Amino acid sequence: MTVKADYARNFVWAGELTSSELERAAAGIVERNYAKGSYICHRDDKFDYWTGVVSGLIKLSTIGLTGKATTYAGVGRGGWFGEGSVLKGEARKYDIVALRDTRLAMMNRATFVWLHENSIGFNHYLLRQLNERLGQFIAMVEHDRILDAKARVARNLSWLFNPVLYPGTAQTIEITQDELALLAGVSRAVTNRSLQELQAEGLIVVEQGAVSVRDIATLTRYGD
DNA sequence: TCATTAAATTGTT
DNA sequence: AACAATTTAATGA
Repeated sequence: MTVKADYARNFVWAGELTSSELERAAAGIVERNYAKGSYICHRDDKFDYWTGVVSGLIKLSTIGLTGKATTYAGVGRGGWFGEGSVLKGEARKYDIVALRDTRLAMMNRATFVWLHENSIGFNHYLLRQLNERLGQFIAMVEHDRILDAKARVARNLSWLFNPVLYPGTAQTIEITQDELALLAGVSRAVTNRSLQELQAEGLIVVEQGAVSVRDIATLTRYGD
């Protein structure tokens, strides 16, 4: 199979590009593997790539002066991030950490800017992504102070299921409770209990090494 | 294909 | 953090 077809199958935005645009995009992408637990980029690093998750799982987070970690978002297979930093040419404002062995696709800045300036389909995707992410951040700011552990778990789960950002994602995502605990910033025990309660409420179905979502809408607004 | 073992994950304290 | 129970993966007969 060609690299082009590979991207078209795995990445939503690739499906919105013309054939020649996709060819140009593929030429500007390199892939790289990261081991579980390793840092892909530290805060304030210059990391001039628009980055997608080919396989694995990562989180975007910062560690405050008190040592408490705040996760901004988890990104699973098919998710892309960093458009803000690339567009503005800024250093990253967060750490990027691989929660499990992860393969990333990294598009260089020149290619990203070219797509932004030339591809209508690409901009449609970008706009959707920015809008959706804005909604997530607003919800996070709005509720951060009162979110209990269960709501944090629910919210982090909903990120990974977002049907707008990851339309290809099935109803089931492969994530262990251990990984979800790292994302939500709570203990594994609390994650386990939260998942059982969410399951009892009919929002999800807990499986071995995976979670199925039955009610994404309620899950996203959990804690409201 | 089945049985055994190792490793991973879950549920509980 | 530690422990037991359960599930999955890997191996080889």
